[in-house]
Amino acid sequence: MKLSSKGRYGLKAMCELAKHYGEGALSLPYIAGETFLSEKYLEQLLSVLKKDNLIDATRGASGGYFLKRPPEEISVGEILRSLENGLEIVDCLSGDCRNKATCHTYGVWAKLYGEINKCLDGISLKQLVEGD
Amino acid sequence: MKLSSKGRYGLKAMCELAKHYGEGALSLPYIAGETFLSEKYLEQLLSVLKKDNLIDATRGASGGYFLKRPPEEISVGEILRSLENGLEIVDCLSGDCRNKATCHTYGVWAKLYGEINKCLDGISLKQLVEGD
DNA sequence: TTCAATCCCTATCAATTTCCTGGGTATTAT
DNA sequence: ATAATACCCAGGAAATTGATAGGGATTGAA
Repeated sequence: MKLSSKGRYGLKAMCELAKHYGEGALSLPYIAGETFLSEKYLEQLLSVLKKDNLIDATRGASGGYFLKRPPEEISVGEILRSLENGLEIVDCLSGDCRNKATCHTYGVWAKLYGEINKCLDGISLKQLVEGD
Repeated sequence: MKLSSKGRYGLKAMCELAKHYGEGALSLPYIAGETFLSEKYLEQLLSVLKKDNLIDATRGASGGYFLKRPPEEISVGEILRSLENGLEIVDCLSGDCRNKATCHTYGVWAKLYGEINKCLDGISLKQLVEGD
């Protein structure tokens, strides 16, 4: 049960954006440089985050990416759910599991899913970059 | 971030063993029938659980598998750590991450790892099969 | 108005991991 | 002896992931 590198790298990129919140947009090449990622790969991560309304971008010369909300209002949970396409630990949590009632293990997954989200939703981007 | 089917299926098999705890050994074909798994695949899962001392087996005719400890003394956490080869959500938790100190995200993974284990260690096999 | 910088879209490929199957061996109760 | 059982190891199909590539659309600024 591993987090994908999409999640790990994407969160780093979000930290970078948080560090410079309020200073205008950061270009893709700049963020790539700071995070040691290829521009092309990073681009894909940012496009997911944008689709989920966590960041926004301006095109054209001197454009770039920026957080859509202040760092204290964005939780790590939101970011990872976006990048990982949900944090459901097993499929029956997302789809409709037809035998929730009789399944011995369903309750475990549901409880764990709750704990994971609670934990991650309790950490804001701001906390992260301030090392608090 | 998904649990592998090793974890899901293996836990089901453990539930089956728990249901019949104290009644002697259950054969591989029997457990496979109850869990709807192929014997060969299930065999591999059970061998992992055995290596990690959660179950034991007797060979020869009328042999089979059985829990090494009573169901109330075996936690779901132990079982999943065995089957999943640890529940470390990112690699830097298991190996030695050389820049723990400066990494913004390390703290997130450490905290989450703790919560996951705490949650799963708090559920016993007995609770599971008794639907409690 | 042109041009360069930038974001945007989509296809593809290589590597890894996961899931599962199969064949053969060792052990033991009956 | 024989049949039922666990044990071991090898390999391969399928899915996922990580990463690269090329070209298109938009826009600020010279």
